[in-house]
Amino acid sequence: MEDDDGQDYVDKSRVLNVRPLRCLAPIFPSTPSFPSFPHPQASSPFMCPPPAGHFPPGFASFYPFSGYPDSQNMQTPMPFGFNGSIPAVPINSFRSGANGDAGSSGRSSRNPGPSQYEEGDGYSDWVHVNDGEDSSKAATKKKRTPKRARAGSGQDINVASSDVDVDAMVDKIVESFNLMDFDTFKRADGDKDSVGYIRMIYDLLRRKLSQIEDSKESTPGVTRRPDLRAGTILMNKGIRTNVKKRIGVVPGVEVGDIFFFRMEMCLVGLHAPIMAGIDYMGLKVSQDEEPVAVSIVSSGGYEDNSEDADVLVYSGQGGNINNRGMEITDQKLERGNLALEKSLHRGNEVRVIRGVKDIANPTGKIYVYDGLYKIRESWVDKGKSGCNVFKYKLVRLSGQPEAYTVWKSVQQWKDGSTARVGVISHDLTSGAESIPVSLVNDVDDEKGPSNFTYYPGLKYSKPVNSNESSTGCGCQGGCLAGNSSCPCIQRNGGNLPYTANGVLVSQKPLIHECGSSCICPPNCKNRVCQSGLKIRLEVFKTKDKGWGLRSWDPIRSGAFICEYAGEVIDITSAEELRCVNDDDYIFDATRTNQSGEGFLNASNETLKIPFPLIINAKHAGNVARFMNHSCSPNVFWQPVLRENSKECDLHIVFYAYRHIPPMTELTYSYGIVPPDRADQRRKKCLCGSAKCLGYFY
DNA sequence: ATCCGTCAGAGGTAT
DNA sequence: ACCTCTGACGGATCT
Repeated sequence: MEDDDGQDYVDKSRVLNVRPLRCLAPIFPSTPSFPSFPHPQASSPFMCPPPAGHFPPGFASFYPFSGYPDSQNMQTPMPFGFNGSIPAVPINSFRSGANGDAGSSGRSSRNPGPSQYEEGDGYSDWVHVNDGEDSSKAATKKKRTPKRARAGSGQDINVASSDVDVDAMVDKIVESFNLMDFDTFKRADGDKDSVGYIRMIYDLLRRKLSQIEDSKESTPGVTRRPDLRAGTILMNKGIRTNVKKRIGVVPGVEVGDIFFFRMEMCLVGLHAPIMAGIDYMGLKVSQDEEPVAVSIVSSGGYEDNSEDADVLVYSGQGGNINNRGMEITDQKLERGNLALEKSLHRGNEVRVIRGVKDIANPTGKIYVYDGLYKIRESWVDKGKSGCNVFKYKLVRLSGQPEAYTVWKSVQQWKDGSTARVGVISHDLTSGAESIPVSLVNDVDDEKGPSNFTYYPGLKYSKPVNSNESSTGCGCQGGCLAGNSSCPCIQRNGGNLPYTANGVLVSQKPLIHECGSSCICPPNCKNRVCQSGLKIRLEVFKTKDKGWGLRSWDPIRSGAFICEYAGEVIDITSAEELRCVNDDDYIFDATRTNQSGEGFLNASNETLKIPFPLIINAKHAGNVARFMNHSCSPNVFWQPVLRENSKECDLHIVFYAYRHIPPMTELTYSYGIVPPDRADQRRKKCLCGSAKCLGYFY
C-alpha cells in the first residue's frame, strides 16, 4: 500500500463510484488501524524453513482405523515392523504441555488464538447419530422439496444405489471407529479428534459409494457424485462439526490440512458454501448486523493472482464470469463482495483455502488450508471482458505454520529452479525405482543411514508353495469393476478393492491383486501396488528419531504408498536376531494390532496372512524400512496377495490412513507383540502424539 | 494426455 | 427461489 505506486488509491476511489447501494456507507472510519504497515516484526523472514522443524510429528492424534469395515468382513489392522537406525535420542522438543487440546502437539507456532469476534461457543456440533431427539438436523434439511418431477430419469439414481443399504453401511462405519467418548464430542466444539474422525468417515463413505457406482453400468447423462452424496448423508446424520460459523481459527483444523472435496470443508466447518468461493456471516455491530467474510476459496475460476505466496489478490463473485452462456456483467457490491469489503474495514481475519491441481488425479483439485489472512485493500478492475470485477488484496498473517509455501517449494524442487537444501543424494535407490527418492539431512552432519542395498521387492531364500490352485483372470482389457465373473474380483468379495483412480476402498483381511497368472495388462485396476512408487518420497533426518520418510506430494486417504521390501526370513531366524537385539528393520506380519486407544478389535477378524511372513530389511530393503513408528500413525499396512499359480506371492503394502499434506512424516504403528513375547524389549516412543503410549516394540 | 462444454447439484442465503 | 471459484463425463483437439 504505502509502498505501492499509489495507483491503488485511484482504483480505490472507483470502488466508491461503483458502489451501487447503501450497503457501503462512505466509510473508512474506524478502521481498526492495522499499523500503517509492514508486518510488525515478522520475526525472521523464514529463510531457512527448519527442515523438519515445521513439520514435526504435529499431525494426528486421533484416528483409529481399526476395523475398516469391509463390505463383508471387518478386521483390524495391526501395523508393526521396525524402525531402524540410530537409537532415538530423547529430546522432547515438541511435547505440548498437558494442554487438553488433544493433538496440537507439534506445530511450534500455533494459530493466533480465537478471534475476539467468536461468540457463543459451540455446544452441539458433533452430534450423535442415532440420537432419537437429535435436533440439529431437524432444523436443517428434511424438507428437501421433491423438485418438480425431474425429467423422468432423475429419481432412479436413488433407487439404483439403494440396493445396498447405505444407511446401515454408514452406521457400521461410524461404529467401527469405536468412538467411546462420543458423548464428549457431542458437547465439544470441533477438536482435532472429531475433525479427524469426521474426515476419515467421510472419505471412507465416499470411497465405498464410488465403489458401488463403479460396479454399475454407467448410465449416460447421469452424473455420479459420491462426494456430494456422502456429504449429504453425513450432514443429515449430524456427523459434522463447527456448525456455527466463526471468524478465525476453526478448532480441530490445522493450517496445512488438505482436502479433496469442497464437501469435506463443509463438514468440518472450514468453509460452508459448497460451491461459492466466499463464505460470510452476519456480525453484530451495536444494534445492526453487517456481513463479514470468514473464508474464501481461491481455485482458479476467476482471474486471481498472487506473485508472492503470502499475498493473494482475490476476485469478487458474480458477473457470470464462470457461467458460460450468460452474458458477462459488472459485479455488484453485494453478498460475498460486500462481506469482503466490510471485512476490509473491520480488519477481521479471513481464512484462505487455495485450490491446486492434483497431479495424481488431473481431473481433481486439492484444497490447501493456508491459514488466516487479512484484507488490505480493494479496488475495481476491468476484467478481460471489459466488465467490472472487484479485487481484494489479502496478506497472510505471520507466525503461522507453512502451508501453501511448501507446495511452492516442492514445485521448485521438481522443476529444478531451486535446490533442495541438505540433499545428500538425489536418488538413494540408484535407479532401482522408477522415480527418485531423495536423501536429505538438514538438521545435522550425519551423512546418511548405515549401509544397505536398495532392493524394491521381496527376496525369498526358498519359494513358498501355494497350496491353493489359483487361476488368474482372463480380463483382456483389465478387470472391470462390474464384471462379477472375474475370478480376481470374486476373491475380493465381489468388488474391486480399489476405486477407479486407484485408491484402496477399505482395509480387508487380505487383498487379492492380479498377478502373473492373470492375462490382464499392467494397467489393470487390480494391479495397484505392483508397479513401483508413484509418490515422490524423501528419506530425511528427523530431529530425534533417526531417519524418517516423508513425501513431496500430497497423499490422499487410501492411496498406495509403498510395500515393505527385504529378505524373507523364518521365525527361528527372527528370534535369533531378536536375542541379539539386531531386529531393527524387521517387519513381522504376525504381530497383532495395537490395542487400546485408536485401535480396536472390532471383530474377531484379523488380517489373513497365508503364512507367517517376516521380512528383514537390514541388509536389503526399500524406503519402507525408514518409516518410523507412531501411536497416531497416518499410514497403515495391509497384506496383499498376487495371483500366482505356483508360488504364494504375498506382500505387505502401505496405504494412507488419511490425507497427508506434503512434507509430513509418514508413520505407521508397529503393533504389539504376542503375549508370549511380551518380555521383548520396548523402545521409547517419541512420536509426540497425544495418545502416545510412551513405548513401542 | 489436455481442453472445453454440459449439467445435475448441495447448502446457505435471501425473499 | 436464487446463487455459486463443483466435479464427473463426453467429445474435440493436440503433442
